[in-house]
Amino acid sequence: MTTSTMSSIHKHCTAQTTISTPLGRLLLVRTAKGLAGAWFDGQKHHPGAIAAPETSNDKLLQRAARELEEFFAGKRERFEVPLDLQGTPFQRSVWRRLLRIAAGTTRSYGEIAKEVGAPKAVRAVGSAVGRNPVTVIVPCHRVVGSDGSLTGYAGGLDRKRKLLNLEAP
Amino acid sequence: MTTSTMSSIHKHCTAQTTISTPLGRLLLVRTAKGLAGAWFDGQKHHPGAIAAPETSNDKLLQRAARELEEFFAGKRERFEVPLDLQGTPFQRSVWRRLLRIAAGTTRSYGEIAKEVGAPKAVRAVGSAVGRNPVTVIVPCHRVVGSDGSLTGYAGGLDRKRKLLNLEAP
DNA sequence: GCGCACATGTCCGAAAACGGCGAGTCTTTG
DNA sequence: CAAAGACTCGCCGTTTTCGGACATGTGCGC
Repeated sequence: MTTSTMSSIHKHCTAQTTISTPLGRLLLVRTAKGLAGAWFDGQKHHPGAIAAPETSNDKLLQRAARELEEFFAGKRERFEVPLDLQGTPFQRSVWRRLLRIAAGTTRSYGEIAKEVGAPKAVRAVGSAVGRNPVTVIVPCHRVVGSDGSLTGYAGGLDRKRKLLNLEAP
Repeated sequence: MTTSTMSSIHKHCTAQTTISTPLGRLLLVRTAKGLAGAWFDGQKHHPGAIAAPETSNDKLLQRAARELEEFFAGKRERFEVPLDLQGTPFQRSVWRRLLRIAAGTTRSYGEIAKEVGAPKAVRAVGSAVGRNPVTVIVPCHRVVGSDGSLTGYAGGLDRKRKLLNLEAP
């Protein structure tokens, strides 16, 4: 478990806080530029301990928390808090594409692959989606298998199911 | 969602029309070679929507319609419109055999099985008969159980009864 | 650099399920 | 006693389902 993927998040983050949601506790981390991380407790690729001051007074983190609260209450479909997604160019192009999937709809890994201009990089897309640093807000849960099956989710398939259920039209 | 068995009918058909008969509306479909399909509304294995122009001017379809009209009026026992039966070799051998059953007579599934050289393929014959693509004209309704019982009919046993009644000597 | 692990998708073959049956028992009735 | 059901089981082509083997691009750790 000590893989310590070292996503470079550790370096630039300036503040962190933990909120609670219907799906469990969620760690929020920010950099100078925006929200950089959101992980459920025990979720895959969780960065572990972050060397940044914990605070409940950070404006941007407060905003993220509020939007998430509204989202889980069913009163919000799009997030507006500024993001600072850190990753390889390929990953960022995938994550950007995820942001354009409307709530209540889904895409397959293959479709995302086509949309980022690498039609055959399906598994790579899967990897990238799995490394999504800002769960829920970057809606990686809206990506499913080409046959509609829920193939995986860093936070556990149960959370994925519930998220999709929450957004179901 | 619509597993669409794709009977390959969809590919080659060139025209379609719907006529009305004493037994309900009948969809007629043709290919370049001949009449390829005839299904009652809501009948089992109905191909659903066909991607071919609807027309009431097609010579071959008109001829089929006329012969059917004569048949239902009791003025015709044999059909002469050219057929284009699409199916597996086994199915086609069964359907060809059906064409030789004279109106007013019946055969059992077992007899057909013998006649096509597969004496033990009784249930397979049943399946093939049930998939008959050109109902009425290919007289699958003249096949009954070995004890004379009307075992089944894609268009409903009621239609089968009426057809046999109409042909009764 | 190199190799390996993946939140995939597609294809292909094997295996099982599914019928518009029929013949052979076994019961149940008139 | 027949004779008519109820049931079981073997039969076979077709359809559907299932599982394993590919191809394949990226990231990460070494």
